Amino acid sequence: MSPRRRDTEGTAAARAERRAELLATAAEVFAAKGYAATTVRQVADAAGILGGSLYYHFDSKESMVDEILSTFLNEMWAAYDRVLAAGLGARETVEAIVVESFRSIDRHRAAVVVYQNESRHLAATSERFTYLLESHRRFEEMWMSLLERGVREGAFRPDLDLPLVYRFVRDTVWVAANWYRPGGRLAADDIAKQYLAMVLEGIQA
Amino acid sequence: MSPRRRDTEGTAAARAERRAELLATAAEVFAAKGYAATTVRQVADAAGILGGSLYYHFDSKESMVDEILSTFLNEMWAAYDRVLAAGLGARETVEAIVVESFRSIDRHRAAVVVYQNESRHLAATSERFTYLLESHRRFEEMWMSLLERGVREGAFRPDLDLPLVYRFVRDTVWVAANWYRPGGRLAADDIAKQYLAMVLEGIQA
DNA sequence: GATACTTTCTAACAATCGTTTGGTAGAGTT
DNA sequence: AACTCTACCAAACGATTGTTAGAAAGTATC
Repeated sequence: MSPRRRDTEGTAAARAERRAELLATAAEVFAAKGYAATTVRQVADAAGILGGSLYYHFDSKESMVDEILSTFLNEMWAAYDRVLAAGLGARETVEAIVVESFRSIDRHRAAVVVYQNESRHLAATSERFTYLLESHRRFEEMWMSLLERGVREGAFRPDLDLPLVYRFVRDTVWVAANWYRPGGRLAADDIAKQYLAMVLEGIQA
Repeated sequence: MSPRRRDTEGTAAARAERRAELLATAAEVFAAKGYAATTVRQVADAAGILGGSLYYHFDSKESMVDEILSTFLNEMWAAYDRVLAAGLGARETVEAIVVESFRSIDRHRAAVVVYQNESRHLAATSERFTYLLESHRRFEEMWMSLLERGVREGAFRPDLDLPLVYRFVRDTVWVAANWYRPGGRLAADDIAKQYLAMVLEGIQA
């Protein structure tokens, strides 16, 4: 590892870190005001620099959301895949997936909000966001086969409409990102526990 | 009722009808592409007229969303108030509120989507949208007292975190607007029934 | 202390936005 | 047939948008 090599690595790492910083603040602003309603000058303001300076780090406003969303989705699916590969029963898998989802919200709150609010519009306006639809498709596939397996294993009620249950579970897990604040009254794992109690056992006495 | 009077009433009614038509198409476009990302020219296109022509009917783009959202909220709260005034038990009231919510989604799908996606941003940018926060407050008040009463009456489990249950129920009812299509496989009342079965009894066998 | 490189600023750009103005086609009234 | 009113069109407006180019400040290297 030559000095020269370490230099380029050092500056490359510093540059990546700065990118991550800027993306984090961009995600916060996008989540708070909406992607389309947010100007690059507002993002730059929040980061303490001027609008044009963002273009030293990023190609465009679009590539900022792109990186925000793809980073989040990659990490989330990595966690999901670990759970799915563990070979658990359907019910245990559902529990683990829900826990991982709330941990994802805990780590990427702003990105989740942006994903929820903007992914549909983004996928409709540009080819570069088709991976959002692909992720959506994987989501449906995962949940549907999980629910079907759960019914076969006798873990879930057989009298419910599964596509409806799927949408119900999928949506309710992620909307929590809209009110969740890290460091609040309840930790992510506590919320997951309560959420699972509601979905699995219901709220009636 | 003089002829003169009937004339003005006739043209006033025709004007109101045209407004309603335009607001319906505007709501669809806002729901599909997001309010901020939608241009008034796109709304006008969908209505078959030119951008500037919208300003014969409306003061501004802002007043269009305003009218879309306030119309929806007024009708929804009227339905809610009828239920709340019926003097039912907590569980029966919850069931009736959920049914009314899905009927609201059935009638005002686009408006509900806009309300869900944009109300937070709108309330933050202009004083005229403070009624959205007020509605939000009423929502929380209604659900929390309903849930507390349900626990006292022995209808709901006492071991759950009620603020969490509130957010859970509130969100899950409305997110359905994102995928629901009138005239689809399931009618609004069927969805309400299945939804109540999930929330009250849970999905486990 | 000169040099090279990184990061930000300054200042503008073309495009697009919501909105306004003045005109016009057409239906209804007299 | 002249007039009025309604609903729209045609064309532009200033402001703001995302984006770019070149200069300048800051930092590290020798």
